[in-house]
Amino acid sequence: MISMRSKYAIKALSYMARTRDKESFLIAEVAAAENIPKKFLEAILLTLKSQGILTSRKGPGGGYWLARSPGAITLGSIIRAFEGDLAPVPCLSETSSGTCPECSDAATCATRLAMADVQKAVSSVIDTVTLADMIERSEFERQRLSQQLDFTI
Amino acid sequence: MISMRSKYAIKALSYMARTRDKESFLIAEVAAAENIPKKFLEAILLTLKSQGILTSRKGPGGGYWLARSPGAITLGSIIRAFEGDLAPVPCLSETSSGTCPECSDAATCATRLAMADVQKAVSSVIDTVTLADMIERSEFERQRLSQQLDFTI
DNA sequence: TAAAAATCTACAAGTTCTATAGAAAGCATC
DNA sequence: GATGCTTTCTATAGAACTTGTAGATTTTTA
Repeated sequence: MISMRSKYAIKALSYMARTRDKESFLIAEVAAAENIPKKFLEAILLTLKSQGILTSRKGPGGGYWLARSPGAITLGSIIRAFEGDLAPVPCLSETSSGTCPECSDAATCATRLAMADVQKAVSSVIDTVTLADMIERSEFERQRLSQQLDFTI
Repeated sequence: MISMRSKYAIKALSYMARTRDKESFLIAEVAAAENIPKKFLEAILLTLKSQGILTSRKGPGGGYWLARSPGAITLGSIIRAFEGDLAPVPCLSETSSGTCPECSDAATCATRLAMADVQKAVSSVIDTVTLADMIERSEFERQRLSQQLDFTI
């Protein structure tokens, strides 16, 4: 399960990516548009900024905007900003200790060997799909369903 | 991250699968052999029993044993016994509510569409590999490393 | 200087995870 | 049928994490 943080982040970034005519976005605006608790979104956008996904400026006329194009922002970079490196076991994590306290031999650990495959499988999906891909797919799905609806009616 | 529960479960089951000469195993024995808190392991084995992975008998001469052969126990069935159905978002879960409270249209939700791919990628790994596969791979790795060590020395 | 907007610090309720303690129930053997 | 072995059940407790909220502070523009 990814956290609400990650989901809110994806929604906020999708909103910004979809609304290309605007130069910058207020926290309050994004919060209202995507139905995200404003104070919670504050912290989320701050994290996204620290990860180089968003840029911001204070003061009147300020706000947040995408630091890169939607096609250059992977789903993985968003999720990892909040979930860490998504290691299924500590010994597969680069950021943390890197060892499982209960494990005597990581090199031959059956769990670790199998989980490494899981980690790779997840990465191969989330590091490939971009914000632009996700929006395009959602839009495609929306049109497909509305056409289906037309035929049904 | 999978929980300690899942890791302990895998260790306990691996121990039983590796030790084929024994008919049944005491909780205390498995706990000592794999360095798992005994009282914690109690609850874990109980869960594995409820999932049809273990069988047990009380009283003298009793204990736990594998309900199926190691080749017929998938890693997925073990992990799911403790982590639920591993849905990356609530709307992809079969067991729980099945809806994300913050989502207005699940059918076209960009997050859901992408996460469904993640879920499928994870499942394709963990539902394929069995306890027997894991043990074999670990053993293979152990021998490979010991050979490497021979050459080094 | 005043207003706008992001940023920082602190906190709080709820949930989950890891584990422990002690009692109860079922089984085999003497 | 008593005794001891072993699983099973119930209750609890601390720690960590998640999801928010509140209020003060800093930066920027006009």
